[in-house]
Formats: sequence, C-alpha cells, structure tokens
Amino acid sequence: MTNIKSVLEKNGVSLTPQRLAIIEFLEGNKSHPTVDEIYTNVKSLYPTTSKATVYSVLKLLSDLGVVKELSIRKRGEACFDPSTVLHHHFHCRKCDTVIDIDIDSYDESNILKKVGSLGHKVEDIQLYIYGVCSNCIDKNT
Amino acid sequence: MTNIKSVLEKNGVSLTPQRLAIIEFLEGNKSHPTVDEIYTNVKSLYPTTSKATVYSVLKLLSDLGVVKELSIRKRGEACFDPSTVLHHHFHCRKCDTVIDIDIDSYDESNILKKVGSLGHKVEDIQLYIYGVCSNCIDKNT
DNA sequence: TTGGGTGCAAAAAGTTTGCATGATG
DNA sequence: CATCATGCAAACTTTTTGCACCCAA
Repeated sequence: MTNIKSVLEKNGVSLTPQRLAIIEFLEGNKSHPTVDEIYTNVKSLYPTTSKATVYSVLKLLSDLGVVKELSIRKRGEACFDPSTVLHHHFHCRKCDTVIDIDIDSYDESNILKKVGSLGHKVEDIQLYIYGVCSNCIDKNT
Repeated sequence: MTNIKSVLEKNGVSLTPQRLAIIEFLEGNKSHPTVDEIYTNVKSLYPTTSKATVYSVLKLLSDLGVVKELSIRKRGEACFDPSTVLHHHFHCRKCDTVIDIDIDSYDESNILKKVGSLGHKVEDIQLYIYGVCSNCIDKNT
C-alpha cells in the first residue's frame, strides 16, 4: 500500500481506476508533470478519461496534501510534485524542466518567525529558482 | 527622473504616454497589481489603451529588469512588483493580496552555492509563502 | 435509490499573435 | 520614408463549470 493510497483510504475516498492511474503515475515521479502530461498518461491506460476528471483528481490530491501543485512553469501552467517533503525547485528557461533542489542546510525558521511575527498564518512555502540548467549549459545553446 | 524612466532612456526606449502611465502606476506601488488592474488604471488615463499594449509594455519592463513578474497568484495570473531588490512574498488565500516580506535574516547563499555546485546558472529567485494574512485572521473569516 | 465519479462540451480567464493604422524622427 | 508603438480582433492555452450518465453502496 503506497502512502498516497493509504491517505485516500483513510479519508474514505474511493480508489477508482482513473485515480489509481494518476496516483501511480505521480508516485516517485520526479519530472514534475503538467496536467497535460498526466492526462496523456492516464488516457493511454483509460482512453475515455476526460481532462475534467484529471483536474478534479488533482484538486482532490492537492486538498488532501498528498501532492503539491507548483506554479514555477511559464504562463503559470500547473505542474505537480508527489514529494511533500520540504524542498525547492529549479526551472530551466531553455528546456523547461523543473529540477528538485534538496536542502541539507536550509533554515526557514527565520522566515516563519518573521512572517508569524507579522500575524500571518503560514500554510506553505515554495522557493522557485530560475535560470539555465547544467544540461543546457553543456550543450552551449 | 525616476529610476525606471532613466533605465528606459539609457536603453533608447521612447517614453510614450502609455508607457509613462504604466511606469507611474507601478513605481512605489506595493500592491503587486495584476495585468488587469494595470490595464484598468492606464485606461482611465488613456481610454484607447489596449490590453495588448499593456502586455507589451510589461514584457518590455520585465526584460529590462526594472519590474519583476510574480506567479504567486492563483491560476498563474501574473502580477508585478516594481521593487527588484531581493525580498519575498506572502499570498493570502482569503483576500488574494500579495504582501512583501522583507528579509533581514534569510541567507540564500547556501541555496545559491548548492544550485551552483549542481552546475546550474541562477538568474532569479522567488520565495512564495502561502497562507492567511493577519487582516483576514482578525476578521475571523 | 442516492450519492459520488466520470465524460463531454461549453464557457471563462489569461495571454499571445498578426495586421493595419498612426505617430515619430 | 522607415521605424516603432499602438489598437483591435482573433486565436490559443489553461482551467473551470454545468449537466447528464453511470456505477456502486
């Protein structure tokens, strides 16, 4: 039983084929797929799947906190990360990939303290780093 | 002569009425206006202004680096910050406002070092903090 | 049968593009 | 005259919504 599935069961959410397909596509997926990429994948398994369902399932998973929606891509196109452990993201403007940046020495407590002292309630943090990835630099493009 | 205007002149960009209106609306503006809000404001001064022009001018200003485009709002709706000094942003999911978070105690050098050591070139950083702002907490909504 | 999940289509929202007009130097 | 900025409209992309159908408890 995967982590995501158990959370869904715990919340009384039925595991329909489409939901399972999306979950299985996302789990362990480090490519930060867009809605369209997820849709294409699910459709290859269940050709009748509609995009509205994909949006609906992704909203469900986001609301349950088992996936994170990122808005790091251009034009605000949503993409999804099944890892909910705090980490950051790098976006390459050449090849449009999103790369996980694991943090071994990051202390966000100062930020949380600062924002908390202003009276705001923090629910999520996303650090987006923009630039050109090593692959594209090597290609000298 | 404002900062933005001088940069434009330095780059040989003509200061048309629409551009001036947008610049003057943005300078010192801490509300992080959306394209639509900027458009509405310029239109009130120059009613013939078209949205395409607003997009064009905002792209120009972004490319020149005198304003920052943020994708912190829902559905990726762009909003703009005339302050290009490194700072962070808090988004309230209740009232949809974006609040500057000045950083006196955040050290991003570890992040930059880490990303650099992976071979990526960093061009920009945005830290987005999501939650509920103090105003909305007070209102107990 | 009753609610929830799905598929389909249309609509909505934000953004981009092409082209003609008009101002500028 | 040549260039660039603008206005307008249409196209395009992503996301949301409404409704009917279908399945399962």
